[in-house]
Amino acid sequence: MSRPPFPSGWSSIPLSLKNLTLANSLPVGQSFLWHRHAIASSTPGCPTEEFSRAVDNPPRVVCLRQSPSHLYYTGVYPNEHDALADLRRGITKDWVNDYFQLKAHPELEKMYDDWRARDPELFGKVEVNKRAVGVRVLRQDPWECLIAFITSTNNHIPRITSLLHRFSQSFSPPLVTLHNPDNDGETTYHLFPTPTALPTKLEALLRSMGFGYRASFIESSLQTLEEEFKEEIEAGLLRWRNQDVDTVREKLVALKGVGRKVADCVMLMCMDKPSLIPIDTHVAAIAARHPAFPSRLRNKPMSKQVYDETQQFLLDRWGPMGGWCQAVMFAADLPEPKPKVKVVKTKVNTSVTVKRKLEEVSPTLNLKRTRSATRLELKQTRTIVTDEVKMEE
DNA sequence: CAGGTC
DNA sequence: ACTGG
Repeated sequence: MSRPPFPSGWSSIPLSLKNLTLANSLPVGQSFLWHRHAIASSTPGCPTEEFSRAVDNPPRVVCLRQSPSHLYYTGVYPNEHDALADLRRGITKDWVNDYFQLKAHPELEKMYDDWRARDPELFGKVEVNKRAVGVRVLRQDPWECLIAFITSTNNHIPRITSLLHRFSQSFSPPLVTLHNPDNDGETTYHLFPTPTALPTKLEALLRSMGFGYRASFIESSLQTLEEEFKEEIEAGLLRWRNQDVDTVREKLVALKGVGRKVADCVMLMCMDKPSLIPIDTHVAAIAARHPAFPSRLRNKPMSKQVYDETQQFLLDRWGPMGGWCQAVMFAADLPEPKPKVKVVKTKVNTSVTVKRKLEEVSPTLNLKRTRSATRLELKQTRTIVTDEVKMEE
């Protein structure tokens, strides 16, 4: 089957990059299941890349593109009937407005003005980064978001991404297969699995899939949610949007694998709690850069006390939309995504020299020194790049 | 060592 | 304590 099976047709919304930049909002550690492809035959002034993912109610693939003046969207359906219904009722249009919170928070630039005035020290300095432009907090599905952030603990973003894709492919049937817009192969899309689609003996399966100790957290949390909501977990979690922060936090933290940080992430990103500032190692480091950051909190290991005080410090700086400001700061501080180039390395023996020098400085090498020496050696070989070759498109 | 948690 | 980008 080739693209497009049953597209609802491309539509557009006038929208500036300052109000939303897809590339700065979708792949920055809040949502993990978007596919990203370059567009093969793009002309100047037109979109250069496409983001796409499976979305439910009704099941389809939502594709997004962006130019400096417009956001383009379409739903691609496995059957014609639903595609026509989308066109008639504007289903994907409504979904885009809800997901990016364009109606609830239409003026992102006004928020930036506010944060700049409140916190010239931190925000004012970070916002000049082009990766800080148009960062929006997404309004995500609570069930998916919960599983995603239980999975996130002690994991890199690329690894969280691959685990969640594996999760979707394993427990949700293929929805539709589309040719990639870069003309490089095709992608089979899967909805995020519903709780009822998950098998018994989930923990063992998740462990074999690479979830590690988070496997038991997910199985336990699922069981707890089944006891509370029976077959209606997703609808039950959606209802938490209407309750206050302290009530919801209590319920979230009661789940295995959900502590303060994960609970704050879930509430910020899918429960309409825009003031919440999740404190991870990254945000803690950002806070520590502020001249007014209390010295007694500097270089302290994370604890409930340090968490609360750091969060309060940032809330005082960033105000009632503090969680959104945090999203900007976090996105701008992320390492640049790896460019798709094949790096041809020539290994030169300078690494040996470096290692020997270290040994000379400290003849009694303990384990830690050996490890740092290895890392230094790796860095040294990586800097010697003789050629870069663009990957075949 | 990673958007921490048990 | 799991595990690999």
